[in-house]
Amino acid sequence: MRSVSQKATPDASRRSETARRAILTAALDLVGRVGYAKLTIEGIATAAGVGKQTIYRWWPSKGSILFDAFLSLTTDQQDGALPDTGDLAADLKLVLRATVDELQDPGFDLPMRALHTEIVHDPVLAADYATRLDEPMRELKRDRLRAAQRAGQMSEDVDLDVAVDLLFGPILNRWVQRTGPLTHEYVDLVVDTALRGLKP
Amino acid sequence: MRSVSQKATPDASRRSETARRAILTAALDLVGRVGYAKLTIEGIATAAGVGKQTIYRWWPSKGSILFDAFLSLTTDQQDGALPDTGDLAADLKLVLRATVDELQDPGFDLPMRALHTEIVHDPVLAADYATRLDEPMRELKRDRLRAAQRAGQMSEDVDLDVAVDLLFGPILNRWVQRTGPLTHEYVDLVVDTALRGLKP
Amino acid sequence: MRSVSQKATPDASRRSETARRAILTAALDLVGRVGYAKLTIEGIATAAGVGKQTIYRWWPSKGSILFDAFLSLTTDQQDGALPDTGDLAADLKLVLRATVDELQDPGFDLPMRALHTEIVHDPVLAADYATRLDEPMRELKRDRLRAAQRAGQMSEDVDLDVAVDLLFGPILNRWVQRTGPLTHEYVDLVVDTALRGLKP
Amino acid sequence: MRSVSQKATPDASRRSETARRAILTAALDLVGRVGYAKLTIEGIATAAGVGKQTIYRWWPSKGSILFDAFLSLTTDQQDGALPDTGDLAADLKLVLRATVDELQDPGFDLPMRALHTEIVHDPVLAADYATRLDEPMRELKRDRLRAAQRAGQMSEDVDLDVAVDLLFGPILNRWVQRTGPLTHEYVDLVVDTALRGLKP
DNA sequence: GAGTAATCGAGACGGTACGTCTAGTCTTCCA
DNA sequence: TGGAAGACTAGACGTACCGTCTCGATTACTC
Repeated sequence: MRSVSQKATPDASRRSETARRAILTAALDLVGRVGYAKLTIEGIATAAGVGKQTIYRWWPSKGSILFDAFLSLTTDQQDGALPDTGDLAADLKLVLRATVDELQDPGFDLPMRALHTEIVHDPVLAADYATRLDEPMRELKRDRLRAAQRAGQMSEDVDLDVAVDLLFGPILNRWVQRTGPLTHEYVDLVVDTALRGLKP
Repeated sequence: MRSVSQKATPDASRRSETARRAILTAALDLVGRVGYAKLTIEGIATAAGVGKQTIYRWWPSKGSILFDAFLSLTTDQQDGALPDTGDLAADLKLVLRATVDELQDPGFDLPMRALHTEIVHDPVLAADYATRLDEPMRELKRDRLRAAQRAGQMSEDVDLDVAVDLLFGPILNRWVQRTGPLTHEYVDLVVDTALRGLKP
Repeated sequence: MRSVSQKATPDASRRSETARRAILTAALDLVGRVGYAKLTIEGIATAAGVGKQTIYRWWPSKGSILFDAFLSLTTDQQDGALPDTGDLAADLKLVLRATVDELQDPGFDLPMRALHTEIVHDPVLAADYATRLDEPMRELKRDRLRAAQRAGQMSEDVDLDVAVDLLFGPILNRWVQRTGPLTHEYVDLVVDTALRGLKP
Repeated sequence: MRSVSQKATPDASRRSETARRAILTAALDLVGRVGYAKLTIEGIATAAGVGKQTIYRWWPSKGSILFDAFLSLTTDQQDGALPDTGDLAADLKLVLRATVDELQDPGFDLPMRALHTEIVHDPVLAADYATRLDEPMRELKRDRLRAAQRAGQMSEDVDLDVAVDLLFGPILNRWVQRTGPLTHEYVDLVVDTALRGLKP
């Protein structure tokens, strides 16, 4: 796996994999322990036992470190595909309940919020996020919905991206803005109501 | 209007209204001109022609300044109520189109993103935001939906908060994550699809 | 007793003697407890239970407060005249030993050093010091030496100011620069050697 | 030449000699132009084109900067030894007249007073001053007086330190306290009178 | 294998901003 | 009106990080 974006100069073949991993691990560890606001490059370097220059050589911004760190966190648990038991509502509820559980695990919540902050202000990072993290996940979701369409459980004329947004948008928004509790009940309500609009 | 949170000590009755307004104006102006990342308390103080201590005396964090600044921005344009022409879909599209237009106006987008960032990391501020900004707006939205229920245009058994989330969540989420363009067409699609699920 | 120098405006007849005394006492107390470097007008005002303005109204500088405070410290113990037992050397040793003892008493040493610092940099204060504190003392010293001249114990052609400087200068200088210990032995040596040059 | 005192941590071998010299020069320049009271570390850093941290890294206090600055000022003009023409009085007058001239040159007077102020309040600095500046000079003075003893112009039983204090103490004291003008006549009087006490 | 070129840990550098502290002024209310 | 209280503008304090830089010491390719 390669870093988000990198200067042309350094010869990547010589890159120390040890240092790279130490930096990403330290970044994740620190963002969980001291929080995003107090996460500093200097702190990451020290915690990783690495010179500051080694970080600046390979990453253009704090956000890109977080991105790579996050990437290394999620790619380990690549599911492959969403469950398909034939019961669309049940499958979606399963996935979304797992999502809110994850979002409430501090080890995932804090880095995710940190990355989120960077994305909000950095369009380049946002694009990278969209391409490398969001889009693959979104494709899996669309796949599942496409299957539902083929099974006659979902209207054919629904835009799949809108459908995904309708299902996941409310939950993510509630997570971000903390406008209410992220319970399984809420997930179920959203899925049921949204599906009523998606059914044929 | 009172500030977000304030230390017990200072005597608020002696507070300089001139300084307060200058600070909020300068904060809004600066966040729009230099961006959130380069927004500094020192910069706000200088731009407002105010001593740093005056800021630290009355606001506990940069986020709370932004909050107050944002509050002073929105309370000027209090709508009172959402439009009600009898056509729910049209009314919602009108409101949401206005929302996305606003979210794409740099003078609103940048401060909003800045405030957003603070909210993501500061639960206290998030609670304040929920109470003082989000909830009043949400109440207006619920009112319009309640009227639709009474007019038989919306199912009676729908949770109004879930309905609001279903309509606004996808849009806000796309704004935050920049996962796609915020067009009027997208708004219309979301409204139409969501309403299908909300109809009786 | 009046303050060192004062603005023309305030009507001194209305001045609160209570506040004045509280300020001078607090100044002396604080300079002894926290040291000169950390002596602040604000601190004096708080310790004296007095508004800052009351200080600024009546004293032009921190040095002038110290001066007045010091004045109130020394005028209580006005001796009147130096001892005259007929034995010039013994009398001088007595006075100078008392002086070095005083200079080594923290309650006197610290305020004295503080005042000293102000004098070094403020010619106006230096002049005031010379006139109101140094000169009266110097006059007493000259008196004693004049008596010695009359008694034939000291040469008639010696400049009395030079004589005083010769006797007190070395001791004060050693106190200021801490170039050596201020012992009674040192005092005796200085007196004996200096007197050899002053004798007829 | 090394700085007054330095933290154990920083690696002195990496110290920038350019920055060090710029800081000392700026300190001397500023103390002469704006005076000691308005001499700030921030000002020195700016004038020297140096980061504040570079100053704080190598000097523990403003006084120690002044000390080093002063040291760099005086070591350039190392005399080696006091003049010895055989005429003790004339030689001393020459030296002391030069001293008072120097003390009245603003380029020397102001930094000297500034350093003096720090010494009065900082025993550590005072010790450093005594060892590195005062003692070497004093040794030269003692040398000259020792030569005078060998030449039979000065009593053998006089403590040389007391003799030095008797000659220089009055002058320095008058400089510090401004109790009178520092003229060549005064110098001559002090030398003549003191020498009367020091002769065999 | 020796030479060489780039990365590595380390940390000093010129800067900027932090949050605190004090200066000296101004305003309000009390006695 | 003087005094207690304390908010105000201004700006220095000493600290923390930024991103750049230079320094040997590995370390991995090239010849």
